Amino acid sequence: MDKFDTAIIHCLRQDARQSVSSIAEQVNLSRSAVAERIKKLEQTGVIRGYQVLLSESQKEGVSAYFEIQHKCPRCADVVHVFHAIPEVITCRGISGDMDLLVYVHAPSMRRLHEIREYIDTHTDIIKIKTHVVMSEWINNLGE
Amino acid sequence: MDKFDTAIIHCLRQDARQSVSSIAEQVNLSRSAVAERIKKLEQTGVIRGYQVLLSESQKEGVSAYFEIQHKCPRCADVVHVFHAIPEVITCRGISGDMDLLVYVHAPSMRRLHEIREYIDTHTDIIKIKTHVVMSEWINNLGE
DNA sequence: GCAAACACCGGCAAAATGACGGAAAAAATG
DNA sequence: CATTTTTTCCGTCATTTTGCCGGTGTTTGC
Repeated sequence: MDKFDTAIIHCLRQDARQSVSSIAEQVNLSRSAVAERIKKLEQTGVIRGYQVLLSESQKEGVSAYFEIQHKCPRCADVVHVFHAIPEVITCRGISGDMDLLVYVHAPSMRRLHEIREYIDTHTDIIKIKTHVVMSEWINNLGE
Repeated sequence: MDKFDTAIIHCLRQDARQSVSSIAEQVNLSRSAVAERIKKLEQTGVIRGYQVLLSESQKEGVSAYFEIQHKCPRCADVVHVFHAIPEVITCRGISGDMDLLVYVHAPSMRRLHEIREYIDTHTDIIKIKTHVVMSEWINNLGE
């Protein structure tokens, strides 16, 4: 992973479908050298694949972030709530006003609302802020 | 968005870097027809772009969320800033006060701070809120 | 010093692409 | 219903890109 690999990955992050030749021009290497490097990056697992980025409206379902504030002495005491929701993808404790940031992907807005209400029933939870995801610009995880 | 478009997108989701010819074979259309359809899907915004999927380079480090507010008429105009940062893992447009929620994983707090300052240099960006991840409770993705 | 391994380059044939005109199908018009 | 218009598709040609190869220079280890 030297500066050339970094540059190549930078190019692919701009547009993963551009030609190897075009990348070679941008990074000032021969086409075959770039092709070799990309193949190696794929084989060693640095590059896990290539994704098409769709507008959020085309995806089935709705994603959202919940910011959660609770009154439990420890986060651990409230996390079981989110374990019980299969749509929860990530749940992390964060610095700032709120305590937790929970990312969910629900099949429908109706279900999303249901999840929100379910969370709300828990007395330990003081405050919820919902942020519906309206567009996805970068996703290096493949969700 | 008929069944052909769906099939094409399905192919691209498998591997966004495969050739148009290969997709044409899989969906039983001529190469030029598929190329036209893809171009149209790009122009109408159904396909927003193509991304390379990277493996988490190192488990060590610091993660954080940046809430971003900007003054660009369209989010797309400001997203290139985050494409330029290899540590960015997700970047999504959200409802609420802020416009974007960016998740990053940096090798060190020093580097995280560097990223924050880099983002701050961009005049289009009005406001940044940083939330350092202090604990991870649920992660259904294997980042 | 001398192989071996590595990364790079350039060249060639094969494959993929972009651009075009024209046929067929679908939609809109009278 | 007939006809125009639009859309979608196909095949072809010139160009670009790709995969594959041998050859060269540089680093690595014995």
